[in-house]
Amino acid sequence: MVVDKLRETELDRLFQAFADSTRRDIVRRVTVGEFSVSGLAALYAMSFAAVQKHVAVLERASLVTKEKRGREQIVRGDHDGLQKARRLLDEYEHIWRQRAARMADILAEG
Amino acid sequence: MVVDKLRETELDRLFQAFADSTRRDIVRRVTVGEFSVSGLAALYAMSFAAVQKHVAVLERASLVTKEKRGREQIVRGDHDGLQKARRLLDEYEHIWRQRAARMADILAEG
DNA sequence: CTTATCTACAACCATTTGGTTGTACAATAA
DNA sequence: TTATTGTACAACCAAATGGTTGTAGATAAG
Repeated sequence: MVVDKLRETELDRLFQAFADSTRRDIVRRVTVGEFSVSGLAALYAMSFAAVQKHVAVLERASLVTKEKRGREQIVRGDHDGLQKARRLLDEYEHIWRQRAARMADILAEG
Repeated sequence: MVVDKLRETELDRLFQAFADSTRRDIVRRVTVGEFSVSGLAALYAMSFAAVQKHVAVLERASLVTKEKRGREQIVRGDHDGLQKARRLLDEYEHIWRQRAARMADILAEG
């Protein structure tokens, strides 16, 4: 089978990135507006370094990008990761609907 | 704020459950057909107990259900978890589109 | 120049995760 | 009845995760 190992680890990272409420909140915020890493850090009851790590996780998952501006690092939402995650769940939804259709057919035949 | 702690841990579990390729594969399989836990275990290069744990993770995330049939435990796909995950990502997509629309407005004004 | 701010990164720690083996028990098959 | 099969669960282990503090380097402000 081999199932495309690269894409699999990409998806691992994506969903892992979503699996934390602080990171989900960061994604929402940086999609709406502009935040530096320290600007984000000010929002949560944890250290700067902890937030920095969360941002790094999101970056590896293509859910945010960072861009240096002066001494600050501006974090912005990246549509790429979100799209990929949605695509996978849509795939699952499709499989589900096919199954539902098959079951309807069986009932109609019966 | 308080952001509904219950729903947040629910989402933590959901995305954590998706963050493993074996578990994603199990979800696909049990959505299409019927599998016992040992039937699933036969598919992967890991112990029965490991697969059993994966199924437990999926069950806690409302992505599968188990039903006892004789001495077997039948695993089936559960649409509930999938729907919730999709709903969250759709929310994010919506936020993204609003942002895009805002940016278009600004360009139109300017 | 000196000080304050923003970031990066290492080292450390506790807990969780993803795997293992082993034991026990219920249900089926011989 | 006895053996086999399917499951559950505990105990254990290595690695990853989510947090901390501390140090150091750029950049901006006084």
